[in-house]
Amino acid sequence: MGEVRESLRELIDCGLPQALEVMGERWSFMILRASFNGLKHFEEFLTELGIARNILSNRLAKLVEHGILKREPCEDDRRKIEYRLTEKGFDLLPAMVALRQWGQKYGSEFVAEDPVLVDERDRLPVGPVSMLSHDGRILDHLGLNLIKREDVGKRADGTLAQPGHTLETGDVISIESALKAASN
Amino acid sequence: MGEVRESLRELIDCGLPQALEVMGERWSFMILRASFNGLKHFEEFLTELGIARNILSNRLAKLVEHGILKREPCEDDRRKIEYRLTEKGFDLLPAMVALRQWGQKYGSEFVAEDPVLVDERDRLPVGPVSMLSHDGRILDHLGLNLIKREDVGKRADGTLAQPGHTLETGDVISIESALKAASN
DNA sequence: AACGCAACGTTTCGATTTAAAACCGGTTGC
DNA sequence: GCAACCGGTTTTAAATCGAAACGTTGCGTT
Repeated sequence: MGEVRESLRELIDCGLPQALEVMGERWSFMILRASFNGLKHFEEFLTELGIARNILSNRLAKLVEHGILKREPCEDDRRKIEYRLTEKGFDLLPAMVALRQWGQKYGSEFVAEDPVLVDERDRLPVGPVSMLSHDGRILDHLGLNLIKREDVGKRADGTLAQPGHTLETGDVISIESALKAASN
Repeated sequence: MGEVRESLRELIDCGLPQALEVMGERWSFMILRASFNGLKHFEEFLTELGIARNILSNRLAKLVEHGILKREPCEDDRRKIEYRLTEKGFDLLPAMVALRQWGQKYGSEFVAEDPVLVDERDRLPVGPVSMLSHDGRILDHLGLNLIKREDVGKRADGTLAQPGHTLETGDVISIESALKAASN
């Protein structure tokens, strides 16, 4: 049972509480989505989301405070203020899209979503947000494991695995595409 | 007014609100994480998470109600009840891991996380949760676009893109791995 | 059977958060 | 100048959260 207690404390020491501090609050994800959808102004969020005025004000301030949105006065109309996603905000996209896909998969209603999130290049819908191994296999929960830090890389057969190429944006990740790319 | 209602409906008609209905509440993600970490019993969650008794009771009931956890009496001690993740619950993993990675990336403190989430096969840490194109490229927000449903597949040059192989768990997604697999 | 205790959950009540509506102060267009 | 607009604050009521006490059922011991 000692090890259980050990792992208990570790539960708190991960990025999740950090993330939830901002994004765990009601409306945060909806504002993020609206923002990604191109909404920029206070009144737009207000009417589109159906959120209370004071809450919206509070959330926007908090999102700006955490560097997820940036707040800048509008050039052409100085009454207006623009709220735009920062890089840090864009980095929340995988989480948001994953949540959305989950909701869509299990949602009670079939919603033919529109607008659709597509790959810029061929304008085809994006695939499911995925967890990848270091060498690029798609993992599900059966392919995952939670181990002590010191045991990282120690395989069952005793051999030591070596980390490979670090995946980056634009990497090709399907056999077909890889072969095509290689034959060029 | 008609157009406002139009776009309002569009914002709401996606999986996000569905997902947020359960997972948007405080503690839901923390419970999910604890659950994935192997915790099963009421008192375990209670002491590990530091959540109030009534709230925990309420959340567990709600998670069960939504089919994310299943509630079954313990065999060897009928006072106890086991809360375990369902398939639907496991499907939330990409979202949870994505959130966690984001929190870790931008969190104020460097937390050498332990336990570590690794690939079952080689016990090396998983890569970043990623958005993939239909043919397996890793996309970031610059490679994404939000378009009308009717414009799906219509590229700028007028040619029509065809959907390719649908990605599945276990698919190889890096050039190196793909070539190695193909040469075997 | 009787006792104490463990596991899970509910109730109660005060504190915090959320929401609806009114109000406020710059800015713009006329 | 002045009405309308935009972003934001205040006020007040409702919903939610949290700590602690209380209930219920099952276990283990005597």
